[in-house]
Amino acid sequence: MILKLDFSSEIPIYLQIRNQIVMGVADGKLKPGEKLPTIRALADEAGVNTMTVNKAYALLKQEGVIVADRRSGARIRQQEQQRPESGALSLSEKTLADLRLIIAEAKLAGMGQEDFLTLCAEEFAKHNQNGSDSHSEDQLN
Amino acid sequence: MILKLDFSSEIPIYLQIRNQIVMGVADGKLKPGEKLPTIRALADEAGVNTMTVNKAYALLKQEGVIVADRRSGARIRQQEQQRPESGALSLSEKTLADLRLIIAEAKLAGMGQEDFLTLCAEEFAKHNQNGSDSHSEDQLN
Amino acid sequence: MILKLDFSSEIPIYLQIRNQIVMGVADGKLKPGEKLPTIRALADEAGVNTMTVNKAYALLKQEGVIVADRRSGARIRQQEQQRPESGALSLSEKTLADLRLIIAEAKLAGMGQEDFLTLCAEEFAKHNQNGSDSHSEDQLN
Amino acid sequence: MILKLDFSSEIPIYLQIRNQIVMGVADGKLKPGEKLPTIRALADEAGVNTMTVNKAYALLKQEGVIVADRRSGARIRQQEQQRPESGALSLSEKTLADLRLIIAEAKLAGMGQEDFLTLCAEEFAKHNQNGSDSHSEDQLN
DNA sequence: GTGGTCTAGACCACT
DNA sequence: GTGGTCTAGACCACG
Repeated sequence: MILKLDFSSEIPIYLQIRNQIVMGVADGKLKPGEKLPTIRALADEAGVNTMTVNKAYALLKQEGVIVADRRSGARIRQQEQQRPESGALSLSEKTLADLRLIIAEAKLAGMGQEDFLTLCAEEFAKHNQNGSDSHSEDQLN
Repeated sequence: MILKLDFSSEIPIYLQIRNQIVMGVADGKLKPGEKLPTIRALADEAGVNTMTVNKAYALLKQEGVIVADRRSGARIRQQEQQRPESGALSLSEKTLADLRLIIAEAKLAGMGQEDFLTLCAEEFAKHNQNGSDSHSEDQLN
Repeated sequence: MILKLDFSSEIPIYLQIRNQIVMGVADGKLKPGEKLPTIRALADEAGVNTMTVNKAYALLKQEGVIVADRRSGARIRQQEQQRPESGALSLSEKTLADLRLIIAEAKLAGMGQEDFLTLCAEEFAKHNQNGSDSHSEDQLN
Repeated sequence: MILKLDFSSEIPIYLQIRNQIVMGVADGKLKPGEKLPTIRALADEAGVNTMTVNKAYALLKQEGVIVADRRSGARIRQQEQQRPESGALSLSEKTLADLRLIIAEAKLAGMGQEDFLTLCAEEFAKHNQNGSDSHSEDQLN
């Protein structure tokens, strides 16, 4: 789990941490049940305050992405116990609003629907294969 | 030009204004060359301070979405004088990062690539027809 | 005398007019004694208010670039009756400050002294020859 | 960081602040990575409102001259992360236009190309030495 | 009347 | 304590 933080970004650090963990899970770099570093370890490694990491973990817990394991820090939530609020295959209202804004920006940049869908397909597929590291045939397991 | 502002949102008001104008242009509700309300008028209508609208307009101007006509108020930029920084058919690095995050959220919500592309296509097409004139195609339904 | 005005520029229109006349004189496109269009004619041609052109002419008069000819509108000042305030070969304090700022910008852009002087020489020489239109040998007259 | 502001100048205060910081960086008085005073501190010291300093800092940030470190205050940008928009060794279109106007003014003031280049060289070199350390070469005179 | 600028004071999220 | 945001007033240059 290597975090790349931009301290001059407009995005709060705790959100950057949260976002990168979310993307790590989506890309398969972080697998269900996998143990996350402790708050202090991650804070030290990233050079930020423990409060900041704490905030990111709390947010992820509230969103149902991770679970606090009591004995051994936090873990990525197992698939079966999916996120509670997501009834079935839909994005949150906020995420949908974000998507609409991105589509608007794409239109202003001169992109047509074809262009945009191609871009989305590329980005969606980009990190689908690399679940582990060296041997990328996990989908056969 | 009717703005819907959420004063309790985490998104700054000036950004909400900016976003809605961007989406208005993308949807064709605001046409190139069309005159925007004056800062004061919009501020009054929306119940916010002129400085807030001022900031939104300044941002849009900097992004090349609108131009300040100096003699009258602000206008939507004509397409011939396109946005300077956007070379051609690509999203800004920030927008692309936002898109990647949304894709990650979609994956966590259990959406597959098909689901996501369908959603994107729907949203992209949603406001494509209206904007050509005052009487849209909806009345045919 | 064809003016190119940018109504969305941050520079006031009257200043744009003044600047272009100054550059016209410096480039030799406007010669000493040459008659300038009337305020109304220039205003009509440029599509601006007569007040605006009036302001530009007043500024140029005050700076000693043009003289009001009483009978026939304004004319470019003759060389012998040079600008009063410029004692000898120096820029105004304001212009010097502008130059210093430009030099600072050039340094930030990574230019060295050689680069900058080369650029200045190019720009200085650029419009030196074309005093009239077709026959560029005027310096022999 | 001592600012000299002219409150009766036509140049907005926030621009005066921005310009002096740009010139400070160019002259080496402000070094890459150096911490700038906080918005409040600078506002107090200069006797202006925090919003005014805020605007200057926002402009400098947008131009890539400084970065907001999020944890501490603002810092002069390191050279490795150079200004994004400036490809290499060229001035912005606006700065170039300013330079052309200055050259025109110089010609009207009776300066030849030699005179002007000499002046530019002097101004360019003026602050080149100091900035390497606290004790400059002047003490050798 | 327009946008641009500024002030004095305030609140909030982030660290 | 930091920057970011917002308000309610105000003045000014410009056209």
